[in-house]
Amino acid sequence: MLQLQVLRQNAQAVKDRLAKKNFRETNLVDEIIALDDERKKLQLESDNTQAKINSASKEIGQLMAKGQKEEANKRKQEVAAYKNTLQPIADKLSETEKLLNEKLVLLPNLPSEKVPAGKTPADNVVMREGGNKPTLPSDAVPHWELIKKYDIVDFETGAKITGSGFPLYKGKGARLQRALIQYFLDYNTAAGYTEYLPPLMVNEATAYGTGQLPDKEGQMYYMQADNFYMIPTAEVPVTNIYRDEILKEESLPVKMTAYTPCFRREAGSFGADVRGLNRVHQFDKVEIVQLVHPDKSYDVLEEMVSHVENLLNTLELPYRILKLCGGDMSFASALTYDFEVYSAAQQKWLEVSSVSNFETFQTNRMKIRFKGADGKSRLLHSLNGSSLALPRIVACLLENNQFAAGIKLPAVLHNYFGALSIS
RNA sequence: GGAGAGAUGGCAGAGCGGUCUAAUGCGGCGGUCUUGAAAACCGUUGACCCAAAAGGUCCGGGGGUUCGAAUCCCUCUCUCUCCGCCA
Repeated sequence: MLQLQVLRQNAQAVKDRLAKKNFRETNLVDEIIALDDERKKLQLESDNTQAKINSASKEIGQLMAKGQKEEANKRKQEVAAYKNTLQPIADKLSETEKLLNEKLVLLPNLPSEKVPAGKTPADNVVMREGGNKPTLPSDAVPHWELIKKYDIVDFETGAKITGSGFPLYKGKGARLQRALIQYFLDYNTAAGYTEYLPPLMVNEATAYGTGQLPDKEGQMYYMQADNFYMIPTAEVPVTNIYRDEILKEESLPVKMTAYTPCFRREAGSFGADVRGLNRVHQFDKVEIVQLVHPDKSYDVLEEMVSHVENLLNTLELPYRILKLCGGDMSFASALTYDFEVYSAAQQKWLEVSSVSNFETFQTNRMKIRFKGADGKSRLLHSLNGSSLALPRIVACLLENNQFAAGIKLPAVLHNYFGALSIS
């Protein structure tokens, strides 16, 4: 959620930046400012009336103590009159506040200066590539055939148990998931991230905090009986750890990592792009989240990018890093880098991580603040990224490292997996 | 699931209808003393709305009673104790 004061300070600049994100309803900005003016006016009226009620009530107490009942009764009538005028003001005030909030949450975050212009994924800017694309044998096959050959993921049985898009990992496939999770968490904690294992279902307030509600309701699985949502990413419960808190400046930066399964309904997705592990309803992911001083967030963003990049390097996978253009960025982000790995048999780039700076967009909703040296509270900046999402990493590992007798695994996984290869 | 108790400032904890602008203790910050520190003593110490002042709001959330609510009533959420069930 954008800060009102930012809109008020320079409405035109806000509109220009929203346009960069392909956001067309810029008249919302003016509507919001008008509503805020209205709100202030009503607030003042309400405060003044309330002040009169308060002082009259105090007098009544004093008059009663002195036994001056008649005078007290006169005051009571005055208060009753004030309350009659207060009621409609208070109603209008809360109505205005509600409307203001409803409109405010419709505005996406402002893209940072560094965001390239553009409308579609084709306009994203490739920052750099790393790793080597392998030369595959002529009989190389995509991962959905490899998983059958080695019997490590069973989609049919997953569909029997739950439904399509719920993979059942088996034997070495299950072991590989565990090895990757363990390795990623070790890698993150070695870099100073504190490990968490959060709840996998969240309440409404939490889903609202990171921006899944009110808009993206349909993307989450919903438990009607208890009004809980299955998390689409660990970002949701982990960032909410500090909701409504004011941190001490010396406790910054807050660095957190968590492994969780992620649940996504992704209604309407089908076709070749979703074959095999490319897109599923339940998948494993290790996430990193940071809460940092506003002056440092863009340095931290770069630091997180190289953190993820180094992790991909150790997996010996070919990758590229994209800076997303305005039109392809998420609603909440101010600047996003996507990581893609090259899946050699599909001859496709697959997104495995997205690292973003949200600036104050999330922390404003969640009221995550810190107290500066001047004693004033300010909003922190929040950032997060995948480190990493598993299914597409697995797809890529399988496809790129296939040879006649099996799948070679990168050295860094040997101990975690307990073998050099899958056969 | 059943019965009971509770939710107050960073923490502990008093207040149970009108100087609550919330006692007191701890912690934090500043000072006196000290070479420095500790101890002792003195002072200070939350958040939010408003450009600011004035003013207002906030004692788990929401609603109500009352001229007036931290205090009384209803409701929801959460915590604790006991019982039941359970990996």
